[in-house]
Parts: sequence; structure tokens; C-alpha cells
Amino acid sequence: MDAFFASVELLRYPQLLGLPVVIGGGRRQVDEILRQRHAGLALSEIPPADFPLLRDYVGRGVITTATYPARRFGVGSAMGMMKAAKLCPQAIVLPVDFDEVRRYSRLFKSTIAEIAPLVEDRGVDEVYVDFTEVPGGQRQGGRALARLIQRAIFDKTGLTCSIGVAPNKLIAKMASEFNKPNGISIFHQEDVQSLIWPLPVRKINGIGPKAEVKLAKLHLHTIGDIAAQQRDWLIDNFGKSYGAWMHDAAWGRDERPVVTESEPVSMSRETTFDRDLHAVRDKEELGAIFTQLCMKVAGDLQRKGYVGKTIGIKLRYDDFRIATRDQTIDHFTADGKTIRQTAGQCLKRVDLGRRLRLLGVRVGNLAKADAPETRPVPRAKPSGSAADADADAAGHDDPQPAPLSGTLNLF
DNA sequence: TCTGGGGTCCTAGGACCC
DNA sequence: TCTGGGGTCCTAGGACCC
Repeated sequence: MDAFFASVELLRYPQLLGLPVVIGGGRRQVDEILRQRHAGLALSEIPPADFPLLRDYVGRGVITTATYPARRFGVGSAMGMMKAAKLCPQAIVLPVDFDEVRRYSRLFKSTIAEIAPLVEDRGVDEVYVDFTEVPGGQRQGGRALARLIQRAIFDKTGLTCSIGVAPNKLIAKMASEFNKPNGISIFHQEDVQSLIWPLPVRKINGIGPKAEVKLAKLHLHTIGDIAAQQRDWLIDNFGKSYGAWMHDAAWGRDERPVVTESEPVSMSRETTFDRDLHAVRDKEELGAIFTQLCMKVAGDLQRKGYVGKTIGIKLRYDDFRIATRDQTIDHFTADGKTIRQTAGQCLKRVDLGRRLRLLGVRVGNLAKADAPETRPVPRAKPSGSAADADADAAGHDDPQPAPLSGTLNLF
């Protein structure tokens, strides 16, 4: 056994575990429900019978997680709150406390690292661990060490976790879902045929909704269906890289190592508005939000010690179409005003005639702030792109650049 | 009143360079 | 009047994941 995958169920308030509970939605909306009913009371002081209910929720947002009793009604992660309210109106709804989630996440990961040091971060509640070299890591096919880790996590955090142990990351991830919550599953390469092949294609980490639809059109529904195809046939239908990968995955082949260190590629902030905003009518509001997003990204970069060169925006229109624009500048920066100005140039290159649902700001092409290549370039060298020409024409440090024909001079 | 926020990686065309 | 062939960077979009 080389790899091991663990994920945790991040839910506090043990008194609620047996009840249908969803966590998520808009912070403001949930707080509003809480305030109306229990002004000034901490969550822990509210008796379970008095908790706010999903049927009282109004507004946007999605579910972050749900208890198992709630999942029995068909609600789950990423589902819209309004849809969930139809399925399970009696569920208790709680706000997400991201600071606390992060705190528990760190504790979860450090607890594992103390026992098995090779840990790969896979987000807030998941990790891969390589315990090939951990003393005792092979006992009972890895079960002994998995138990030890599971117990340590529970002792330190009070949280349960599901663990899969397998010869590689791909199988370990699938194994971890076999025995939820708080289970341990040990898979061997030989189990792929009997335990993995009957599963739907979506269970492969890397096959999403689009690939699922395309596979279904080709009459491929289970992982075994994929495994039964010729590699070249998959390559013809899905491309050289994805097709070959899909074939390997269906056969349980995966050579990726556990990666313990990585540098961020980009940092971003985005927000979905309470209601769709229009570039003209909601100009003030939009402008203020835009500036805030830029300042937040700048703060994130500075706090974490990074600078970036590519600054971009993202918008989501009311019809859910997404547009992105970005621009690479000639020096690295983490400065809010620079980000704001460059992002403002990007905004002028996109259609602002439609109502907007979301606005985001991103800084990519990151480097460590103290790295030598991040120092300012000696002289700015002009380049001839249209965007630069526009920036030059409108720029000269002017906070209110000239309008571009056909678009609105909002920012 | 379906559909968050923060990421990564891939593709593909055009610019530009040697 | 048939115009190579790499390589890298930039930009936009999209799939996917937690």
C-alpha cells in the first residue's frame, strides 16, 4: 500500500448530528433569520428546536454541506438553497463560519502530518498521504495506521473522517467514498474489476458532468464500460491526452506521486450580488464592489507574500454566461491601486450591456514577493497591443479614463 | 427566484522570435 | 505563384475539483 486518502466531515454542533441540517447559503440571509428570532444569542445557546429553518430562507446561495439525515431528502453540497428548501423545508439552516472551518482544517492536516509526514493538500477537508515509509504503515494492508490516524483526528478535533487505502491516489480516493462516514476501506489492484468497474463514470476524479454526458451518448455508463474500450478508440473520441488518461483511470492505473509542496498560481476574489446589477443603473454600487475586490486581492497577496503580473476580471451575466479578460503588465505587483487600474482597463473590453450576477478580480503569474525577478523593471518598454494602446491613451494615472466607443464609461 | 467562492490545468490561436 | 519549423508568451474559454 502506498497511498492513502482521507476526507473529513466538517460539522460542529454534535447535538445536531441526528437532525436534518444544512450549512451554507448567503451569510447575510442566514444571519437575518437568526437575528429576527434570537437577537444576540450565540449559536450554541439556541435550543435545537428553535433553530432557523430552511423554509424561512429567502435569497441566493448554495449548500456547503449537509448532515446525513438531511441528505436522505436529496439535498447536498452545491445545491441551490431554494431548491433544497423545496425538498426539505424542515431542515435547520446554519451559516458557514469559514474562519472556524480553516482552523479545523489546519488541525486536521497537522494531526495527520505528525503521524505520516508526506501529506498532499487537496482543499479544506481532503488530503492524500503517502505512508510507504511510515513505520507500521503496511500492517494489515494499512488498516492499522488508518485507524491510528482516524482516532488521532477524532481526539484532536471531534470530527470523523473517511479513509481509503490503496496502491495509488486514484483508487484511494474512490475507496474513501465506500464507507462513509467514519469508515476505512482497503482496496488492492485486484479489486478494481469487482469494486470499481460497476461504479458510474462520474466516480472517477476527473470525469465531470460534461464528460459524463458525452460518455452516455457513446453508451458508456460505468467505469467498466470505459475499461472495455480500446485505448485508441477513446483517444479518437476524447483526444490524445484525456482519452489515454481515461483508459488508464478505468483500469486503476495512476502513477502520480503525493505532492507535498506547491506554489500558488493565482489568487482571486469574486462575489455574487444579492440581485443582478446593471452597469448603468447600479454604477455606484458596482464600482464600490469592484474596488473592494481589488483591495481584497491585494491584501491577500501582501499577507501571503506574493506579487503577480497578470491581472484579470471575471463576470457572470444574468444568463450565467461567463466572460474573462486579463492583461499582463510589465512588472510584478501586489498594489491595490495598480490592480484596480489594470482591472478597470479589462472591464472596458467586455460587454456591459447585460445585467451582471457576479464580478471577480484575479491576479495570476505569481512569484514570491522577495524573489529577485519580481523587482521593478529598469524601464517600461512599450509594446504594441491594442489593449496597451488603449491603456496608454486612457492611462497617465488618470483615475477616470476616457470612454471607449460602444461601451459605458463606468470605471 | 435553481446554480458560491477559490482554485488548477488544458486547449487553441496569434504574436513574436530564431 | 505556395510560403518551414520550433519555441515561448499572451489571451479567452472551458472542464473540473473541493
